[in-house]
Amino acid sequence: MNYWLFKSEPSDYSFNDFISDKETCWEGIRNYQARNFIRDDIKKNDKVLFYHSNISEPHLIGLAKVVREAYPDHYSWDKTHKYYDPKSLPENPRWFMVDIKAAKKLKRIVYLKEIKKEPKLSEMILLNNSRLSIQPVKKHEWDLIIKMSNS
DNA sequence: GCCAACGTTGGC
DNA sequence: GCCAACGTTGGC
Repeated sequence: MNYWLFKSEPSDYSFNDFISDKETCWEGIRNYQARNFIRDDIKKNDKVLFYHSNISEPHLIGLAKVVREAYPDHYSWDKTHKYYDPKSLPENPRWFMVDIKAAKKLKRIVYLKEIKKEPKLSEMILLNNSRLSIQPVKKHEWDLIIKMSNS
């Protein structure tokens, strides 16, 4: 089983929105590195940390679980949709998505500034490639973040 | 709102 | 295949 971090801007889709939906498809990924993780590496039952980005105090807020592996992002075929991409065709889809199910809120929010202070987390992609919206998390990083959220 | 970092596009 | 121009992300 693998661990992941998914970013979302809360003004677009917050963890509370996710909780009320219970389950969601993660559409709109239009970056090849993130696409490759979705298409090739994210597996059913993998665990996901839900991150709120592009706000004054970015933070991790909740947990989720992968419930459906990669399938084509059909929004990329919908001319009326903001995620439309004329280069993605049903017979040769360019973009993919997975479904995730909300698990629970962290007992305590873990802020980016706390993660930055923790030497053991200094190699997280979150700190080193701030633009990647889907990223793998190492088990020791995951465990420490969970521990931080419980203290 | 600014802007650095980075990815993508397209002319050559 | 290079690289300048442009667009986007996301911390601050």
